[in-house]
Amino acid sequence: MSTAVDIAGPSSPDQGTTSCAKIPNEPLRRSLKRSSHPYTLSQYISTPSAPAPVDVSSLLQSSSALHHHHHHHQHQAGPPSKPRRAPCWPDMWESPSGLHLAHAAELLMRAGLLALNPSAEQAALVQPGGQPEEEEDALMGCGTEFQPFLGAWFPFSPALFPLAAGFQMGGAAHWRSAAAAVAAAAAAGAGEGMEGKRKRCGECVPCRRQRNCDQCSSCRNRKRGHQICKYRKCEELKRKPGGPGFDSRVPGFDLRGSEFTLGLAQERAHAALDG
DNA sequence: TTACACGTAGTA
DNA sequence: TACTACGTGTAA
Ligand SMILES: [Zn+2]
Ligand SMILES: [Zn+2]
Repeated sequence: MSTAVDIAGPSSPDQGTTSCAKIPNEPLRRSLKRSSHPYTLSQYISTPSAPAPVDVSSLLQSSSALHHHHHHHQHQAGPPSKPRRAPCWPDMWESPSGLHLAHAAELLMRAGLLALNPSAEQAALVQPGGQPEEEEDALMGCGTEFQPFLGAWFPFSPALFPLAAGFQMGGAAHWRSAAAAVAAAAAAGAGEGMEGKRKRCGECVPCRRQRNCDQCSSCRNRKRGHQICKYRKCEELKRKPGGPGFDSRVPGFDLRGSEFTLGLAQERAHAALDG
């Protein structure tokens, strides 16, 4: 008998889904709603999977193709501006503003593993190939980047687990990226508010993703959006300078990899040595 | 709040 | 030079 939970949420859209039982569409308790999270728990659970295997790409195609679009002019004359698209399931599994579901699950489960067996945490961090991984889009066939725990993801909702938000950050990478930006600005003789661009930390979970999901809004809109895949957007860069907690952090949980297990860190080291 | 868009810094 | 993607603005 398979005791594994069948509700397997994908860690990202590029993974297959398994089927699960439909769950009555019951509204989320108001006390749990937390701000304006657009989806109910049952939506989280029922949406990514369907009774029959569903072709994701066709699903996505139809979602944009079927909608009769009242075209809005985007202060832009010639080129056809894309009709604004309603969020679809990848967006549901990974809300850009909140703690990502898959990450939340991963972090929570790692935290559990860490408490039970510290060495398991190490194992969880090791890539199957064991390589320090090529940094940029080396299209290697590394299918799964986040291994499911006991074969299944749990549909943790950030709305239901606000505590998980405390797990996501830690460390001082933002010090580096922000400080580097300031230093660059200073070197360029810039005043306040003229900092250079920050750089991704290269250490957080999104930074360590190797491939674009090709399904999030950033991926779909890459040509004109010029944004990195949402699944790869650095956690540090998501925090705005001057935002709450930018200079502080939640102590205790630094789940990121070590400096030298990561490509960008090595790249930095080389750059530093090179001068 | 997110989706979409643009300019351009930073890099190779 | 081409390319990626940060910062920002705007619309919904
Ligand atoms: Zn993406
Ligand atoms: Zn990062």
